[in-house]
Amino acid sequence: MATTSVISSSRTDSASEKLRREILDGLAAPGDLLAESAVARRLGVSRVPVREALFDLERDGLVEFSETGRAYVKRLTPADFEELFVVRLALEPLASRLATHQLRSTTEALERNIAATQRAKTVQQVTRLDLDFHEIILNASGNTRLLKLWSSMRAELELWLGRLHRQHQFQTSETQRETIAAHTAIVQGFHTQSPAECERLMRQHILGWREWLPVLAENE
Amino acid sequence: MATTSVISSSRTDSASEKLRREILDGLAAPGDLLAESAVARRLGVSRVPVREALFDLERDGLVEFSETGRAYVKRLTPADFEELFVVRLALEPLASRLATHQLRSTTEALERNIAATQRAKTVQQVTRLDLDFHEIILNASGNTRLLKLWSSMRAELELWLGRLHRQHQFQTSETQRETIAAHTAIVQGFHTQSPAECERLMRQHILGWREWLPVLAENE
DNA sequence: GATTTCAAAACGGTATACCGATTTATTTTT
DNA sequence: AAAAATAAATCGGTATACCGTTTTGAAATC
Repeated sequence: MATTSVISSSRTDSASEKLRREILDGLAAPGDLLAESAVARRLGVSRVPVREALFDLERDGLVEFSETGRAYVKRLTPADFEELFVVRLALEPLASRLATHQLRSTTEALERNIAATQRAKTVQQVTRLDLDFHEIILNASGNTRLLKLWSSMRAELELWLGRLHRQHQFQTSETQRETIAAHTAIVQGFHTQSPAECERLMRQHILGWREWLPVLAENE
Repeated sequence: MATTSVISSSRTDSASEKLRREILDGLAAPGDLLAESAVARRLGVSRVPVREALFDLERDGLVEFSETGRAYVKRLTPADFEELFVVRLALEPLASRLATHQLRSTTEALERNIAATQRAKTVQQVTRLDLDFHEIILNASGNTRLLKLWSSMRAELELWLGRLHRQHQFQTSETQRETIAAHTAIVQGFHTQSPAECERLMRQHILGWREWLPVLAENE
């Protein structure tokens, strides 16, 4: 799920992916100007695909445009985090409940994800698998629009978590252990086959996610 | 709110608006090919802004792309309607509850909207004002992402309602009366100043919206 | 007459070029 | 030295052109 990135055929997609990586890996700092010409030169393509890639990244919340049409690496504030939290709390427990219609295949996919998380070596890998876990559930909800809305936030979530980890040097093992514990609880909820229980567990999980907020406020 | 469309300076925006109108007004039938060159000729601009406009419209759910990159006017199925219903049910009652933080200005805006709806002459105007009503609340929620997610569905909702009205020749006065009645109830909920009550009323309103589904299934 | 083959037309992806607007650097003025 | 005016560089918006691919329609084959 989502982890295996297909080799992009179009230059727009490859430009989009490269920029996405640079932003998510923190190589491009928040507020940095992403001028079409400069990026095009650097990536060895013309401005057209870069332009389209920047629009894509704006849609994903990794880039913001000024009034004069210039693209910058997205700046994030604790208020943004709070907003994402509220929206996740609205969408994910719902998706969790809906996903119980596809119990078998979903729990299997989730268990594979947890196993992969146990094998993860870096914080980045844990983060990606964490988001994959949630995406599996959104996908299993069967509601393509619910999935699309969530997907439109995914990159931004990854951006948050990435910046967080860079600032605080969390130990991989600890992040890993907490993630696995929380996700395992959710999968066990799926085994009970109760939609209401699945929904409740996901709500609890998201509520826990919010507790990062104070950590963010520190570094503001 | 949203009704007053600013004169677009860029050709991308003006192309986007013209195409949007054509699709929403039913001049372009579902499944129609929107070839870049043809559209560009017709609108008197080059392919570049048309291309970008098509991407915008895809984001808004009015256009879909084939695997080979061709753009078509979006086709809709009852399943799409059902999905939108589920998502609205997740977002709008929540927004309604959050909007109670800005009670005064919100209720005023909503009342102005209802007054405008009473003055509306066509079904199209009623539809637009109906969606504006909801957008006012999403906006008043103060959560920009919640608003953004809802906005990404707005065009598609308008598309649905437009196709519905064209197929069934609803009487404007009846649609108008029902809309005003439902919205007035919600505004009165806002006057009670109870977040829970606002949330409940909006949930009821959205649940009522779903009852169009059988009507759609007929014409499938 | 139906099916396959093939050539012409149309299409989308992208490089390049042009232009007015914005930004930045330099010079002039106070 | 600070501020204002101006010149140079850069930028984004968009038209045009080129190319490989897809689609379409006609010709050939069965």
